[in-house]
Amino acid sequence: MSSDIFDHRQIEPKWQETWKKAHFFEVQPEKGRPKYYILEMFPYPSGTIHMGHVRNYTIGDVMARYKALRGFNVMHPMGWDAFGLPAENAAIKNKTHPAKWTYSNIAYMKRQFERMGWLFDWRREAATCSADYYKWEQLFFIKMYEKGLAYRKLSTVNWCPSCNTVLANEQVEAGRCWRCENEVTTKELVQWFLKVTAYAEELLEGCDKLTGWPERVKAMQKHWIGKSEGAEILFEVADGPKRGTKIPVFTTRPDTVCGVSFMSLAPEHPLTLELAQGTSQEAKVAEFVEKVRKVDKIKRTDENYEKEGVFVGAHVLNPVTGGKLPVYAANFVLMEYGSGAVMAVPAHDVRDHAFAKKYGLPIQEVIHSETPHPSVQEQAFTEQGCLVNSAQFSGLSSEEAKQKIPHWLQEKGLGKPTVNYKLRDWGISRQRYWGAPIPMIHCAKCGTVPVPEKDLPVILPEDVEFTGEGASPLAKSEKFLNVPCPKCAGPGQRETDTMDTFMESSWYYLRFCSIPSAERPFVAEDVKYWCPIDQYIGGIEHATMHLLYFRFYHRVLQDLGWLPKDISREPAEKLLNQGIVYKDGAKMSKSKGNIVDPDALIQRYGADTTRLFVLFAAPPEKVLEWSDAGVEGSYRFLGRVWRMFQGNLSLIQDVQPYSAAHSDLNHVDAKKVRTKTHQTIQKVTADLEQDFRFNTAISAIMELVNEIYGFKVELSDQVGRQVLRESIESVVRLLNPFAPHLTEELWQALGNTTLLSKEKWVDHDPSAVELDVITIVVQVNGKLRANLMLSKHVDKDALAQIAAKDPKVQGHLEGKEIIRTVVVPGKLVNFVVK
RNA sequence: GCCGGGGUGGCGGAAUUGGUAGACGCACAGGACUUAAAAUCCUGGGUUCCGAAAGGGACGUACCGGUUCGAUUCCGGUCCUCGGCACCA
Repeated sequence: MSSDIFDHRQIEPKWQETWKKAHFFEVQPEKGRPKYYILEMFPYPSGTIHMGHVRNYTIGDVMARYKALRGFNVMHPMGWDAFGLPAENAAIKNKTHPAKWTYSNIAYMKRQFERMGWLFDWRREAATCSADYYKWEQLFFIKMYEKGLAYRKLSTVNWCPSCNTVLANEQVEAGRCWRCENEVTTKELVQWFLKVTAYAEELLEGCDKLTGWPERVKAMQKHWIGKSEGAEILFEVADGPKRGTKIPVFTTRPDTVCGVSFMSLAPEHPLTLELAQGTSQEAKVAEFVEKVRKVDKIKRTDENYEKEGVFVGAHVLNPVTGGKLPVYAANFVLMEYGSGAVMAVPAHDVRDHAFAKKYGLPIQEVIHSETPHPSVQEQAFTEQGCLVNSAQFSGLSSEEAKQKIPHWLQEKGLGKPTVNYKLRDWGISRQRYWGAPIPMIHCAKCGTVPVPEKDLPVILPEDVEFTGEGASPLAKSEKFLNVPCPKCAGPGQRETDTMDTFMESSWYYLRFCSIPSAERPFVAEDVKYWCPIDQYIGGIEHATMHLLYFRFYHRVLQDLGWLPKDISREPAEKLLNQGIVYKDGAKMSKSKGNIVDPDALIQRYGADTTRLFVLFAAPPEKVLEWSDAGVEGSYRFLGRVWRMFQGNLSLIQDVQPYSAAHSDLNHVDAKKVRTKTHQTIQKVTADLEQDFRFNTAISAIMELVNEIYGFKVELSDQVGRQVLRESIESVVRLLNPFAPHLTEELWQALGNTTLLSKEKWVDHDPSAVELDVITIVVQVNGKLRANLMLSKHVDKDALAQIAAKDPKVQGHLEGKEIIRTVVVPGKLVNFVVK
């Protein structure tokens, strides 16, 4: 065993087996012991783990192990986000069944998890594609429907006219279908939505209370929710068959209402085609709508994208001035924001200005700038100012008008003050097979009827074909599709849409609180004990979608009575968003061919080296740039620890760690090593307690190892051997969460029969970390001129005097006048000279 | 485009509250060990100028400007780059 190099192939499987037998993290609620629920975002079982997983779960494993060493009752569960598009794509390509593909991936990835030394309470394992899991989701959906939180409306999907099928954004490559390469267009379908907007205000306010969440994530969520105050204003159609219809617009600038010179409608707006019907513009409008359908939304909202529009052949009336305004369909107006209709004020909005210039529409100034500004004919004035040309409102300030105009409109029934959010309701319908069926039945007589609770789960049929063409596979299964209506027993048809997979990931943390069972989604008592999640860890790419949806879902379940009333409204107390793993300057991905295979790393260097490298190479929240040489370095460090240990074993195996007072230690070298040891314990502990600073924690351990290498002890030096034992044992203990296999092995070699991973974390000796002599920096005009080694007891005035006498400093003071002396005790002296 | 990050030696990064810029590691160079190589152990190093050397000067944290005795850190602006943008998860 005292070979020069450690054999991870022998060591790692041995300890993995031992941990398994020790039932690590198989916890239950325990009164009187602090709990710690640590959760990493569960993986999509795509086949094999990738470096993003390695990073994510290593961070989680280290923290779980550390908190366990600190005495917490640690719950560390794992499961599989098992529904989703890739399984279906694989089914289409390889003619396998998504279930078969998914479950075999899960089995393989689970073995990889074990080989990385990640410890979980596998009794809590759940796969979201099992009926035991999605049954509850179907039930939650029905409860939401009954409360009015789930509803149907028309919405747009990507459509491939040649495959006759709906495409996910990912299946659209540069505007073309991934399978047949035909041009993709859009189509309106009736789909299911959840009313996230009903919780917009609460989700927004909640952001400020999430003190354990990164500021950047909260900022993104706030902007995503996008609250803005303004007014809804109604414009009445003035001509044509739709005459008298009131079109609502949302505006944040009701003060500019008198300057409206036209109305812009989203091309997808139902009225766009209706208004044009029967007019000479009808063909042109239809052509324009078709054209815009093919352009993606990001492009359409680009400020530099060419603004285009077409007159729809109808007019509306300005509710304040009564002026007759043309209606345009415009490519920069989106159906999703506000009402899909915009009152255009060219004088005071950049986009409207460009549009008016292009189509020769009037530009009427209604807000006058108090500071010089070019004519609004030349450039839009978008700031606030004083109202002009605004009938009875002229003379008001923008601020006053923003209050008065909406109220005046409200009195006339022509509008109202309102709050608008960018946040849109959550579209959960997917025209796909591999997802949880939406438990609804459509009946010609009774309408849409929920599947009765006793008939849940609505199970995915297995006898379906995956072609990637035509309607969803579920719509092609006669047996699935045709069922009697639960209300009238007449002929009914099942809903064939399945749910967005974010539905599953919105409540899995609750499922994990109890051992999964087909009998209930979770046990409320368990949820009460374990929730909220103390530490949630996952990729930054989830900042606005998953991390907002699960905050919403948690509140909904609480309001529906599934969760105890007296637990937090927030699912997760603290959040860490780890950065992405790069290689050769780009995100690792199969398509770019810059993948590193974790299996090969484990085989060659072992799990401990792999773990150490991903933690050491970068702070967890930042991008990690992959480096094969860096992996080699981590491997070398563990070898160095091994050799340090083996080389000193004969000196330390028969002595106890030093335990007398630090001040009694007279041995100069030993004292230095002991100080370094306790400084390291203090530093590593602080790094783990505060902000997951694994990289600096590992650096500190490396420094200690370097120090121990320089510490030479004779066999006869009993005290020196005790200090050496204390230092080496500290390295082993501190390194344990990072490199658990190797350190268990060393712990055993020290003669211990316990598991190091179940020991207590050590605390530093405060008397050992303090130095008597400290370095004082001397600056002249802020530039470093000398370092002084002084007792920490030297006072301020003495410090300045000693500093001024230093020969190096004097050289820079000569012939100059000291106009100021800044002394920072314990740190520096700065002479300001002229 | 919009929202949110990031930019420090040859490279990954460190500097905890505005106080020694470059810890630790990689790569590189030199030395020890070895018949030799690998491995290992030890040592060195931001750039530039002066000096034989010891040593010393100037510059330096993307760029421009500001605040301050002192700025990688705070403020204003610019450039580059990455993540998200609602059907990948």
